[in-house]
Amino acid sequence: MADFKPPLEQLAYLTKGAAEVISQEELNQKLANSAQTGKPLRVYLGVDPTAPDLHLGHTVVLRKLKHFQDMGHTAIFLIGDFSAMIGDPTGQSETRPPLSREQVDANAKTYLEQVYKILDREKTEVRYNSEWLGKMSSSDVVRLCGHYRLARMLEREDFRSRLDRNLPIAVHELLYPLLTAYDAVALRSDVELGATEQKFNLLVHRDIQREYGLTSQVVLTMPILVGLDGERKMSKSLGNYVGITEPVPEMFGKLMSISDELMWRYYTLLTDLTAAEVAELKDSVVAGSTHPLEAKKALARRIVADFHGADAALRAQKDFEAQFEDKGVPTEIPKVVHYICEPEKFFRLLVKLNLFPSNAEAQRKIKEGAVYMSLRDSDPPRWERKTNPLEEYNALDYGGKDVIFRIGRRMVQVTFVL
RNA sequence: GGACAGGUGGCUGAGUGGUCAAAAGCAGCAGACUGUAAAUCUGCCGGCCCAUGUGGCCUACGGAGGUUCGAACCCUCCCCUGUCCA
Repeated sequence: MADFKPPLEQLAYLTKGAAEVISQEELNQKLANSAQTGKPLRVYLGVDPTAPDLHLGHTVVLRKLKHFQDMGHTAIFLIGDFSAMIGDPTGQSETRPPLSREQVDANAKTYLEQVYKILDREKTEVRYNSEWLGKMSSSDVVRLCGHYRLARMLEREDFRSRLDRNLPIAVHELLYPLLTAYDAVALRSDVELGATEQKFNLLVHRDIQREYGLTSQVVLTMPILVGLDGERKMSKSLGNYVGITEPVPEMFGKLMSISDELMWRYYTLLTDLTAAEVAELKDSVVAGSTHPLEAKKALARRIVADFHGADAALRAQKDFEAQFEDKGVPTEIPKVVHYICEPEKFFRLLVKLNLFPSNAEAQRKIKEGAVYMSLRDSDPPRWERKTNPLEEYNALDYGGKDVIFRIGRRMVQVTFVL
């Protein structure tokens, strides 16, 4: 078991991209101990199975867990099926409707499927906190509560600001950090990972472990990933996200649209490259020996490869280049079959093809010159700009032929059938 | 329980009787420029119909009624949100 890398080397890899390590010395110490004894560290990440779909933002901390796994430590993926019923009071001060058992189970299942795209399925210890929290008696809970002070609890920013603004705080919300702290006790964890917004909870966990006579875990927090807009945190509701189950071309395209500046943060938080490797690449771009576009393609390819495999990623890049650099048509585009009836107005055709949500929108966009078409056969495509929405479009002329419509970056191949 | 303030398009937010499908900003879509970058600039941004016009119609300013030739705007009731008092 003495196959651990030297603690210092591990430390560099494990703390790459981290927002904060509490504390660095303790982590050092734990790594050194483990290297000496050959005992892997127990590292865990707890999640609430509240939303079923993961996006890249969620993978930041997951990837950090993987890094520990890479270094030979024990990665524990904890599903907070019990604590999800309370809901972490962080974030929106909305009281969450409690999730049903079925919802939690379903979410947990899809979660895990996605999680294994990053973590090694064989080496991951999956736990549910209902295992121990579900068994606690009232007196256990009272005892647990006795280990913490209200004043400390109220130091938490969310509670404080709600108190200041006269917003309600339900008493059970106070229980969330305490119950999840018991997870750390039950797991006898050496390290817990979390996003920066989890810091308060993670610190409570440390305290409670000590109260139960254990050595406090090290807390390692990761920054919140900025979304595609480069400003706000990545979130589904803001629409600036990349879902990890998204289709390959979608994913690749979205990643290519980020700003150059943002690219470095993504390199740090979304790849396994070491800090030194990222710095080297950045220097090379700054020095002009690597084109930023190439660096970005490499980034997109790496990330896509993590979720869809290297081959798919390479194809995505090829398609991307064909489409945007050579103004061509990617090999994979949506295809539609359209049955020809009477000749009809051009805009109506496009609405029928689902290229526009309404007649009004279709007419507007056509007038704006947003619509191009080309025969599939011509290579390279000869794009013809269609600007008259009222033109009688006689699809009969295209019977049996494939036509491609392009609006912005969307493309659809239409087969006209008599 | 009481006293105020407020609820407007995806969001923020102007509008207090006709000229309002509703200012402005953000987001979004498209175009130019590019490296599908970013930034910038331009246009669009409820729907349907007629076919191209300062065109017709429908839906829309929390909900339901009412006043009026005419209501986002005035009145009544209701619902919701916030502030203060108890």
